[in-house]
Amino acid sequence: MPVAAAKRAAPAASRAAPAPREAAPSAQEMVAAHRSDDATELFGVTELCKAFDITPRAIRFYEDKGLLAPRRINGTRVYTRRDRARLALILRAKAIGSSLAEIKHYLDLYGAHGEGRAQQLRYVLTRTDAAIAELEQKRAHIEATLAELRVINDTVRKQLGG
Amino acid sequence: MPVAAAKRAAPAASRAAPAPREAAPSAQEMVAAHRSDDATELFGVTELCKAFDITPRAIRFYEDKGLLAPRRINGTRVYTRRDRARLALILRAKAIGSSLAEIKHYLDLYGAHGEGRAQQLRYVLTRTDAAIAELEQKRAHIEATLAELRVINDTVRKQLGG
DNA sequence: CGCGAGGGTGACGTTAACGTCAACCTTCTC
DNA sequence: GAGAAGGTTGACGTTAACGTCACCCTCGCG
Repeated sequence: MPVAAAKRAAPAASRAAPAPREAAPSAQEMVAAHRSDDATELFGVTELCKAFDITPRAIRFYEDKGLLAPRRINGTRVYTRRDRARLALILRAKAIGSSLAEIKHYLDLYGAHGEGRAQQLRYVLTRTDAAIAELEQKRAHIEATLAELRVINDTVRKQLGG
Repeated sequence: MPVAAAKRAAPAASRAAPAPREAAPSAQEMVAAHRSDDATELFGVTELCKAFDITPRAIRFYEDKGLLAPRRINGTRVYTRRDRARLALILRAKAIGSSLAEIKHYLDLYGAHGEGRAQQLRYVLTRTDAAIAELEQKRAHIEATLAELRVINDTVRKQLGG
C-alpha cells in the first residue's frame, strides 16, 4: 500500500508533488473545518483529484459509501471546504490502515460533537476513547517494528563500516 | 479491522485471552529469533492458531504466499520457534496496515542480514531505510489523528462536565 | 447546429485476504 | 477394525476498494 503511488498521471508531464502539503493545519483547525458550513470556497471534483492525487472514481466510491455528500449543481458535484476536509481525513485514515467502514465512524465523531444532548455526547466520548486506545495500540506496534528495523539497520551498517 | 476479533471459539467454552502477551521480547531478541534454527520447541498448527487467535486457513494462506515454510512430518506442518517468530511479525505487520506482499519484504530483511556480501548488505540498508521512513510517516499520521480525537474528546468532556 | 470536453451512471472486472465446504488421509482408541 | 479426531488439499464463495468500459447528458463555442 505504501509502495504504490504515482501511477497514471498526465500523458506527457512529469509531476513531482507527492504530498499535498499546505502548511499543515493544527488538530483544532482540522476539527473545526468539519463544523464550518460556509458556501464560500467551492471545489470541483477534478480539483480535489489533483489536490489529493486520487481518481474521480475513488471520490465517487467514497460518496457511494456515504463518506462524502457534496451538493449537486445541475448534477455536477460541488464540494465545500468541509467536504474537502472530510476527504483529507478519509485519506489520512486510509493511510494508517483503517477501512472505509471504520472511517465512516471517525467522520461521525468529527461531525457530531458540540450540539448533541448528554446521551449523544457520552456516546461520542466512549467512541473516541476506544478509537484513541486502538490508535495507541497501533502506534505501539509501529514503534516496535521501527525498533527492530533500526537494529537490523545498525547491524548492517556496522558490518559495512567495519 | 481493529473492531473484529473473538469470532468463533470452542462451542462451549468462554475464552478470555485476547492478547497473546508473554513478556514482550525486545527488538534484539525479536530479530535474533529469526536467526536461531534449532529444532527444539516445536509447535503444531492448532497450537499457533490458539496462541495467536487466527484460523488454520490463514496460516496455510500465508504459507501459500511464501511467508511461512514449516517442515512437514508426514504431511503435517511442524513449526519451529523461528517460524513462530515470523508469524508474530506477520500479524504485527498486518496490524499496522501492511499487505502480505510488503510483509514478505520485511521478512526478507529480518532473515537476510548478517551473512551477505557488501552488495546484498547495501540493498538491505536501503530497504530498511525506506521501510523506516514509511513507518515514521505512518506514525505521524496516527499522531495527527490522535491529536484530533483528543481535541474532540476534551471538548465533549467539558460540555458534559460544565 | 454540430461537436468535443468534461462530468455522471451503471455494470462488470480485479486483487487481496481469507472463509467455507467437501473429500481424503492418518493415527489413536475402543 | 470401525469410528472419531485432527490435518491436508483443491475449489469455490466473499468482501473491500477501487479500475475499466460503454454510454449518456450538457455546456460552451465557432
